[in-house]
Amino acid sequence: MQIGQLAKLAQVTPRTIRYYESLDLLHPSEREGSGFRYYGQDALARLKKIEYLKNLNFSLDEIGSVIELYFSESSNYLGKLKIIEILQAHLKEVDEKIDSLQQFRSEIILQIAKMQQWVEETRNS
Amino acid sequence: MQIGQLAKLAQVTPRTIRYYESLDLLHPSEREGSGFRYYGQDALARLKKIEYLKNLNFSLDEIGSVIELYFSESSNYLGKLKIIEILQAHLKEVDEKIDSLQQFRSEIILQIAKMQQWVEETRNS
DNA sequence: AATCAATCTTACGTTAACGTAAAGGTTTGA
DNA sequence: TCAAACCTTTACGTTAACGTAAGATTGATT
Repeated sequence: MQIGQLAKLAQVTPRTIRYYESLDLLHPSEREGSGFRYYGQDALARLKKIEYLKNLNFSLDEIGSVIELYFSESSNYLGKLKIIEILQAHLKEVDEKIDSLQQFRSEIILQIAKMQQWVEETRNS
Repeated sequence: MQIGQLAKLAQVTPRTIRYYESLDLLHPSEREGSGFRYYGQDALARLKKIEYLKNLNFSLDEIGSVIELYFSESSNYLGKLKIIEILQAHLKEVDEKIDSLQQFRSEIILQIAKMQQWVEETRNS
């Protein structure tokens, strides 16, 4: 399929796809005479994975450093170990983010409770 | 205290403080003849709250819409009800963020497991 | 009085992640 | 064959959240 089709399926613009290509996140499977970019289903999967990671506040740069982990079929022993390392680092980051968000959540609930009590007290005045 | 002192205490630059002021997030308690900005302890608390919210991926714009809730001492009955509304909306946002992060966390763990198994299998070849 | 550090405003620069317009090539269907 | 629809590259524009430099004031110290 061409770039427009892929863009539609992935809910992004062609510009975005070309931009990702410039960052080495994604490449067309074929590109001959005409200069048109042609993609397969794998490209769609990659694009979706990218958007998914973006949604989790990963920068395109960070995504670039891990996207291969999800799609490279094989690598050597040491490569795999390194991938595990990176993934564990990411796990730690995510855990910390979850923690602080949960703490923030408690704060919000506390604030709401305070406000509600205040409203109760004020109600009859 | 002056802007430099406040900046040091809050671990930001004076430029950042002035920028926040331009966004109405924070104002000096005093500012007469000289043109110098003078702040009290409340400013430090506000700044820290701002940095805290930033850490949770809130934009300065979003922060502007909630910061008052934490520092405005009183308001009328309807005002309080509105504040509660806003806080509940925020709670929802935060909950959703936590959810997606937890989902992502599971995926990472899954990936790590996959990789480790792969390593196991490859180890003796 | 002189000097030096801190502050002031103004304004251009920077990074990320694209948007958008211009000017032109390609493919496809009538 | 020729026009519509899609594609190409090039390049300037945009938002957020400041950084940074310039030139002028102000406050504090000697």
